[in-house]
Amino acid sequence: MPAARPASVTPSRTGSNGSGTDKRERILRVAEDLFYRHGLAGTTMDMLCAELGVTKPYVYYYFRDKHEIVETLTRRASVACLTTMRFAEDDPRSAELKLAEGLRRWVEACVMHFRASALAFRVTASLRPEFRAELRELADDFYADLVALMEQGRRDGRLDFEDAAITAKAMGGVVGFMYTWYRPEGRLAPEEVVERLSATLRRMIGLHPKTRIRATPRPRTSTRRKPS
Amino acid sequence: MPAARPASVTPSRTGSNGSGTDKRERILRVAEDLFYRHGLAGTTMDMLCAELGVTKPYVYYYFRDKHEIVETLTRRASVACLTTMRFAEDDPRSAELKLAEGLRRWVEACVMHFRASALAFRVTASLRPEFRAELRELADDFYADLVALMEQGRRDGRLDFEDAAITAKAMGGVVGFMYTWYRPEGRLAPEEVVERLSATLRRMIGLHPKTRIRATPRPRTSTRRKPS
DNA sequence: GATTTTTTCTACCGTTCAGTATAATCACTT
DNA sequence: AAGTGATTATACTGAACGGTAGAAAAAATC
Repeated sequence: MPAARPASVTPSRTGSNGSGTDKRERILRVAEDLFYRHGLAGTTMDMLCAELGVTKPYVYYYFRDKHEIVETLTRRASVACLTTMRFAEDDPRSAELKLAEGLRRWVEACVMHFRASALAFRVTASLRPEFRAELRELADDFYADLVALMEQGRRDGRLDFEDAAITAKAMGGVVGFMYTWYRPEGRLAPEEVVERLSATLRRMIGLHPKTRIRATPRPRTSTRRKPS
Repeated sequence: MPAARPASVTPSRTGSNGSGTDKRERILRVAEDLFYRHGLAGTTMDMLCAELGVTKPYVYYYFRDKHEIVETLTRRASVACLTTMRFAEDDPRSAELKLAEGLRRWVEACVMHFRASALAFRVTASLRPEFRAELRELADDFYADLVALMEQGRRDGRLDFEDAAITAKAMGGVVGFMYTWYRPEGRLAPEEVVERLSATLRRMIGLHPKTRIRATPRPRTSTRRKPS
């Protein structure tokens, strides 16, 4: 009877050094990098262990299987990127302003999680159906929110674009595809990239520079995201 | 000493039925579909054989290994999509007009090859380094052509955008990401999608609808693409 | 119609790799 | 200092899967 794996809820700090959560996180960090560099199929558990300087049972103590690692990474990044268009129901700002902020948050999240984002887009075909459905729903909700804001902004006479659904998908491509060219050590600093990409997105919906908001606006309400 | 595999140059028509090239093409077609649906790692050679109704040596008679199939598919789609911004040196049209045509061709090619395009973007990490370099060069050349046209158009005072490189990558995202949402049997007919996406791209560089060109312009010169 | 060449099959191999059985060790409690 | 649970290692296993040897069958050639 092997000991129960530590639940994600504070697995009672481990013995040696660093809490169990720390070790889990370290495994995830290293795995994310390896998956990004060699692909999922190209990364064996042995490689992961070697890179970590541990043996397999160490990893399998913290994760049930390779899949759980992939899912954790993928879910985390997906949630971070695809909940950026949620606003409190009582947020009094205009659709236009919310969109400007949401777009920036979206780009920011995608830049931050570009490695896991690469993973997510590359492995879809080999994910468990239920998990794929979960991601699918997340994405669908995101696009629904995005399209709703876009259309509200257009009704307000502040935005200009043709087909909302297609334009939304096109914007999705702009940020979703970033992992193919963005490199943290590249020509532009991350903030620069965020700034320019956000500007590109705004232009795509006719939200022009003059309307540009502050980089990190202080929301009137304390809640920045819908609770659930 | 096994018989030499038929070269791609007319493998001297086979015996049974259909030329060797036909059979090769059929294998490629079926493989493309399977790879698209199940991913590269998720598609075993046995699955491919089952789907084709043949046995493994059949496939291995026409292809050295799984990799050769992947490379053939990937190269074909990449070339189709990434040579769309080439124009004859003596093409007298304005950068603006060339761009409009090039963008449309680009979107068209990507819609047509969306399955293989999905493959290409997903498997990069597991490709032979030399082949990856080959694709890389193709893409670099493409973006160089695209950026050059964009900047010429801007100098002509006909276009408007901020950072050319970033904008080009953003446009790449729009079309490159299509494989994640485009489905031939979807809401919009393929031509509709091409039309709307092209429009989106044009808008991204300030090439506005009033400037829209004919769907398939008759070029003055007969050569549509650079010879080599 | 015999011979050669091309095409396809049956049956198998060798490797890689995710995952595990089992036990040793460590840190802390009592 | 003995016990208890958490943690890490050694050394396997089992199976999937890419690929192949060698022969049979089918066409083509002479």
